[in-house]
Amino acid sequence: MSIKSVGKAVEILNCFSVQKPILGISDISRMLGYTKSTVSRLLSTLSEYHCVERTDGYGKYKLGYRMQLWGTVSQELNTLPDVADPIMEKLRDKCHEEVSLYVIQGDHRVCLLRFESLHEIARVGTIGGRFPLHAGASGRVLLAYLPKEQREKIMSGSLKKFTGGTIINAKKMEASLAEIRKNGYGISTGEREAEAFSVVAPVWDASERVVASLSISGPNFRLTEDKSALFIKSVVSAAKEISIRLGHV
Amino acid sequence: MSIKSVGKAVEILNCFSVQKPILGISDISRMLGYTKSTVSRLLSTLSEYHCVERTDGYGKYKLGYRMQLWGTVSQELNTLPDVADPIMEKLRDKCHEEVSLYVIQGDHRVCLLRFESLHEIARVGTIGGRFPLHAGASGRVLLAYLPKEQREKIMSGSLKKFTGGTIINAKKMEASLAEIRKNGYGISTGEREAEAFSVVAPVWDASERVVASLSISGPNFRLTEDKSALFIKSVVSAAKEISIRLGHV
DNA sequence: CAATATGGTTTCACATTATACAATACATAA
DNA sequence: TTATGTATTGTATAATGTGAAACCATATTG
Repeated sequence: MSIKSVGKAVEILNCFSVQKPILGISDISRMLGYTKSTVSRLLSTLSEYHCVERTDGYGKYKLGYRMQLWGTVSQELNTLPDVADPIMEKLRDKCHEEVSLYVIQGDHRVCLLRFESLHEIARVGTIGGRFPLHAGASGRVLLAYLPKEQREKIMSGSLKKFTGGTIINAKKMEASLAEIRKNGYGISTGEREAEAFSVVAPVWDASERVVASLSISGPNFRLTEDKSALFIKSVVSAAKEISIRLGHV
Repeated sequence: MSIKSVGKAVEILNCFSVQKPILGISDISRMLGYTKSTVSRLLSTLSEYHCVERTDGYGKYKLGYRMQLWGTVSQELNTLPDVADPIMEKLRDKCHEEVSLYVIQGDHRVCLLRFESLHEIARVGTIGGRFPLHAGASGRVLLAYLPKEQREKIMSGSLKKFTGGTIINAKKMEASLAEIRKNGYGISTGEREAEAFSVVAPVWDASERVVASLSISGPNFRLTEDKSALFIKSVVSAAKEISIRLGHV
């Protein structure tokens, strides 16, 4: 049997969001349907522990600094690989294709974590592999969310052509990156390896930065139309789950 | 009247720290003196709301991702200037001297916030003033906690001599920075301005970085021995308070 | 200016509900 | 096997959180 007042306290804290960071007792009372007296007592309890504070000294409430301390402690344990690992395994089991996680290192991307395809026919990449950022959706998703100047610096170097599909034109590249930002995911077929596709979504951290890209990849012939829809949906939602667990709101 | 079970829940969450991020029910029961059944039920309530999670799937407990979400929301409001402002005012009122907050901008420091001295005789600086990092303790404290390579890059330029006391020798500089790191504060007298002292402590954020330096400064003749001790104690504790409210643990 | 609304706090009697203690269950070690 | 350290479940009792209404304090309105 769960403890009701603790649940209510948590729900009160959940009312605060980036969009609505400051709330009064009546606001919360309306949002949750609890009586004002209940909300008042819970809030004053929470404020004793610095979980909430009043703006100025009197007035409405906002989350207190205790929340940040907890957040910091929690972040120490919920590092990218720890958080991503189980979610990636679930994703692989659902989609049966290779699932990889890439991060930026210098001006390249490296594979931090990978679960292998469950199919017989599969290209097996290795963890730690270094690839350029411009070729393949896994790289381009990382590129897409970099600050503009950093992006341009990387793209100012010569873009190596891996296959006929590799984008090496700066204008086309910017268009592709803009599309990724608009859709929230990227797809590539045969850009770095001629016969391979990947479907890729960004992973965000607590400070609103893209820290990794999560990809499903496999041989082109298995990327049918309905599979494509499934992969997009799955990889986007898995990337979102990882992001949330890293503190992204 | 504060709600006891909520208080207990908070205290349970407070048991988790960077040093001890993973705890079992018996651990917590011993730490707080609550019976195991109480702790068990509170923890399972908290885990329903993802405030705590079990390591792996069964086993001990750690803080859950909800804590990071709250931390993120809270950080949005508790920005450096907002947090520092009231604490700096209190510090000025206690010490009567000018209190300033500096942050790094490029390879300089700029004054982000300032409260003026309460004395008749005072040098009044302006908010937004840009100064080099090597001259004066306010700059050197910022310098001391930079990554080594960045530090060296800045110091490789020619160090302008403002007064006879300005440190321009690289070896002496490194020794001074090491001392700041050891003590947790820095003092300078007549380095940038011949007649002025400053006593300075670093301000940390949630990700263990020094984001600002907090200083008390005034004319040399007022820096008596007992005043000096008071200023050190006060500025260090004020900087710590700001740091905590920024999520530093 | 009184009248009215809105937001927050406090009081109090009552019944919900969290608690301690014990019992149970489940590991792992000796 | 027994012994030790875990976590969970059951229950009677007493603590304690609850809602409704009263109470303040500020705005807002006519």
